[in-house]
Amino acid sequence: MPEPSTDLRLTLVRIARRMRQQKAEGEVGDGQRSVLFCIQDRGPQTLGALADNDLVTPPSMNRTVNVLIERGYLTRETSTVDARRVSIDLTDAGRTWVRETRRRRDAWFTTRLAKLTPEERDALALAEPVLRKLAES
Amino acid sequence: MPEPSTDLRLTLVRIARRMRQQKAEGEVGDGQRSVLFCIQDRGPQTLGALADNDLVTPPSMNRTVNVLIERGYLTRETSTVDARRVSIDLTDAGRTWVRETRRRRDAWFTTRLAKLTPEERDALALAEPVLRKLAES
DNA sequence: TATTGTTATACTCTATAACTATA
DNA sequence: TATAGTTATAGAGTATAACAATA
Repeated sequence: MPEPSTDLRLTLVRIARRMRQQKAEGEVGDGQRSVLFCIQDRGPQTLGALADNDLVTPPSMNRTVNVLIERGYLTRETSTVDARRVSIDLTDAGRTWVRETRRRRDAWFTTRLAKLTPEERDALALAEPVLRKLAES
Repeated sequence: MPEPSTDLRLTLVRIARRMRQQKAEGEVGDGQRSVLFCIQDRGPQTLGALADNDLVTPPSMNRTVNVLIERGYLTRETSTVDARRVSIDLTDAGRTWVRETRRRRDAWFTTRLAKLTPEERDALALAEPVLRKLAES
C-alpha cells in the first residue's frame, strides 16, 4: 500500500524551504512576488482580496504591501466609491519588474527544471493543478 | 510553450503556507515531524546529519531538537567514540508518537487527498519523486 | 452594527557570527 | 588547525487582538 501522504507532505515542506533559501539579498520574496503578479494579471485589488488570494490574514498582507510601497512597486489609494476600501495598484516600476521577471523567469527554479527529463517535467505539469486545488481546499 | 515555472513555484509556496496553517496548538510542526520520522527510519543521528537531511543549518536543527527533547520525544547523548559528536535518539514517547502518527497519518492532508480523483492522486504520486529531486538539487 | 483596513504586539522558523570542546 | 556542536542575536513572515473609519 503506497500511502504517499506523509512523503509528499514532507517533500513539499522541504522544497518550500529550499526555495526560500534561494532568495538573494534585497530581492523580492515569494509572498511579494505573488502580490505583484496578482495585480498585473487582475488589475488593482483591495487589501482583502490580496489577503484572500494568498491565504494570509489582512494584517500580514498589509505588511507585505507596505514593503512593496516602500520599494516603489505599489501605490495605495482610498477607493472613491467606498472609503473603507483601498485600491492597491502597480507603479510603473512595479509593472516593469513583473515584465522583466516574467521574461527571465526565476533563475534558480528554472535552471533546476531545465535539468529534469521531459517526463519529469510532464509529471510536474500534471501535478501543478492538483497541488493548487489542494492548497485552495 | 507552457513554461510552468512561475505557476508551479507560486503553487508550492501557497501549499506550504496552507499546510503550516493546519498545525493545531501544541502539535508537532513539520520540521519536528521530519526529524522524528528520520530517526525512526534510520536510527540515532548526529546533529549534523539531521541538519543535512532537512537542508537547515546546525543551529536551526539544534533548536528543533531542543524543543523535541523538552517535549520528551528525543534524548541527546555525547558519542562514546568521538566526544565532539552527539547521538540523538527517540524516547519511548517519541517512538509511540511516530507509530501513532504513521497509523492515522496526517488528518488534514489525508482528508484532502481522499477527496481527489484517482487520476489526481496518480499525478501527485508521480510528481513526488521529481519534487524531491528538485528540493535536493 | 457590520465591514474594511491598520496598528501594536508576539511567535515561529530560520540564518549568521562567535564561541567551546574535542580531534 | 579542523570539526561538531552550541549560544547569542537578528530578520522574515506570519498571527491575534484591539482600534479607527466608513457604510
